[in-house]
Amino acid sequence: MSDGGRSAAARPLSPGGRHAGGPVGIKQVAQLARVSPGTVSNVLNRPERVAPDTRARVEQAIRDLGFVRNGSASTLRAGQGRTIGLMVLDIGNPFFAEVARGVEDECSGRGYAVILSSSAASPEREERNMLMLAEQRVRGVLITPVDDAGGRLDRLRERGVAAVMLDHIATQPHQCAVAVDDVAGADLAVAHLLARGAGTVAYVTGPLSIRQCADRRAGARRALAAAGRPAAALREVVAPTMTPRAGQQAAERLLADGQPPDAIFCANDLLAMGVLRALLLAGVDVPGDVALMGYDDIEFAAAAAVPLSSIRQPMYQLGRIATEMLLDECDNPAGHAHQQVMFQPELVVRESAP
Amino acid sequence: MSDGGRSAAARPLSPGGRHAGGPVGIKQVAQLARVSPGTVSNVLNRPERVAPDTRARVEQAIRDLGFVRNGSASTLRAGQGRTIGLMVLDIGNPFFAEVARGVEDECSGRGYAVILSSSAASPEREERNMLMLAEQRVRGVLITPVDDAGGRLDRLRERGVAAVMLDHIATQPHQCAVAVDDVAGADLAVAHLLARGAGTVAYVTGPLSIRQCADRRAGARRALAAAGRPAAALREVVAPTMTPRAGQQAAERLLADGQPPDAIFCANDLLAMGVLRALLLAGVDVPGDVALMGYDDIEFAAAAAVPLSSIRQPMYQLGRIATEMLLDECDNPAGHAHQQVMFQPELVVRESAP
DNA sequence: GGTCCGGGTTGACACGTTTTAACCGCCCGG
DNA sequence: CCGGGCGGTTAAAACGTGTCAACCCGGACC
Repeated sequence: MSDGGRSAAARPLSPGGRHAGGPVGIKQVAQLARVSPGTVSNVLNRPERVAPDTRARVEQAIRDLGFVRNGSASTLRAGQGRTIGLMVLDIGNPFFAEVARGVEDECSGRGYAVILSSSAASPEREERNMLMLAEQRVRGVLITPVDDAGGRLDRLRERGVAAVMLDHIATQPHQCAVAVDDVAGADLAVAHLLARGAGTVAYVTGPLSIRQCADRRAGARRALAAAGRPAAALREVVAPTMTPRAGQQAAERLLADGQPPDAIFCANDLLAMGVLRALLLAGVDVPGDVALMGYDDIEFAAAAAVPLSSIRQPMYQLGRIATEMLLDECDNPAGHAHQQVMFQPELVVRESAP
Repeated sequence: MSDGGRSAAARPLSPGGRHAGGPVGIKQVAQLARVSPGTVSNVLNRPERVAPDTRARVEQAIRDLGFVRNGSASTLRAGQGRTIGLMVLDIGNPFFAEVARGVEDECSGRGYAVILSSSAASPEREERNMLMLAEQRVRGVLITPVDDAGGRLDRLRERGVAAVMLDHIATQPHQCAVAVDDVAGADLAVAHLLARGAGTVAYVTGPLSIRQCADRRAGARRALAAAGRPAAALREVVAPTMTPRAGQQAAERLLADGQPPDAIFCANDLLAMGVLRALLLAGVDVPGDVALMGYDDIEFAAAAAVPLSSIRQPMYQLGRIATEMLLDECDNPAGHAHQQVMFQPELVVRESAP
């Protein structure tokens, strides 16, 4: 650590364009271009309505002054701006990071800005951050809700804020949602484990208040039922968070607690990586003694100590399509047909459960 | 995929609070609370200056009407809002995802919003997104610049936007920066490889226009020099992007190109995981035939097929501290001493280079 | 020659908030 | 009884842009 200079006091932060003439607004531009402010606004928003030479003059003035339009003023006047909110459960999770990448890419192309917000799976924090998004008068919100968010989203919509649920199923028909069929995915995973002869299966999951965890449990049970096993045959271990660390601890508890299962299905790859670590440390052979499956197929699943079998979700596409739907609704609220897009997940077989 | 209802046309998005009385602004609240708009503003911004009972009345009205302050109007009036910009190279990279988590946590606590922006290591896109941030009148910017950004940041500062460079060294004394010593880190890594007897070392890197890649090369050379080897002894393979896929291809080229080196040092863990994959597929034993080191120590490095030795960086802390510095400057521009914080990285030894 | 037309431009107002100076009633000291 | 603070409140003036009705002017038509 080293201290640098301290020129701040000497040269206080002060607004001013290249020509040091105070903040440059639309009217400074107008003055320089010998034009009225209204015309400058037209150049910015409806260039086709202004004569080519006038436009050129204005554009030159804009460049000369280094003018940048004031987004707050636009938003205030127009009632809505070019900003959307993205609320995820945990940006540190590669699943959401990849979704965010899709969102950002799509927005960047359309001139929208993304306000990132993480609920950290806490309803209070979700609430607080939603308030912040509302204050920012975002045009729309992409949200992976912590719990069922039907009511909250309706309130948003009443305020003129479009919303698309991300990786979450719509509970009402007038909502947009983009999701992947988690029940089917988990069914796929557990069916695969059973097909390769697993007698007992354990489910390592995050809090069941998280829809993804609950749905994947349902899928796991469905697969068991289809194989003629009772739902109770699924041993469950609930980890407090969906991180490798929590997964490792969950697996340690599982191992301490009697006979290990033939197979373990994890609610996501992060948990699975922790579980894998615990198994290997305990000298358990994977997949020899215990087969293991994750969920999400994050990039690192393939590179794990024992490459993880997993359920692939189109993460980047999820982000892009959700954004597309949201912006479509924003640009054309009347003619927008709400729709629920449901992707089908895909089984990816690797060594952890070949 | 399935289509849902289409109630949008029937019930167009229309603003309106719970009482359906048009958009609720400060004056609706004022009216209901039998108070002037100015007083409502005071309740919001300087609660201590307003009498307790008046305040209670106003707060009740705010709740009744479901009023949310209009951030655009605040920002317009105040000239600056409670929003900062975060520009990273790639949000899909766990390094930046973790940094972003730190930034978001710190901001969330202080009531700031984060606008996420990714330059995808492209100067044009960085430029475009910076313009967008400028339009949003962000209070400050956290940026990992694509190339040297000294000039651009100065222009920002002239406009009253504070800036802190993230994972980048300040080139001028009146800039804030938070970084980790990449030269020292790479030195550590390569010195470790040499100490365990590597004769030949290769460096798999991303584009050298990225400072991190260039600095880590410098560190690698420094370690070689310290061991009495010429800089030319470092075989270099440049991957076009810093992803596992690119790393894998780079390693394939390296293997195809004559005798494999005794050790490979990668500019980050993502590349290293790709390299590891290529090595294992080619039947190369790690670390027996080739030792391997990554950089960043992302969470997944420890879980890799052969757990990766790496250089640990305090990613989350990087984000938090940079944000802290930025917000300090925002809240108190005059008394702010610019500083460059440089963290020292840490060698983490695992099986890939024990 | 007058009228009408329409593209181009203008000027003024509205958006919701913050802020400042003024104002009001009140108590206290003179 | 009066003048002056003082805490609390108010009215009005900004902030920078978007919008819209009005306006101007050259040309076409009658």
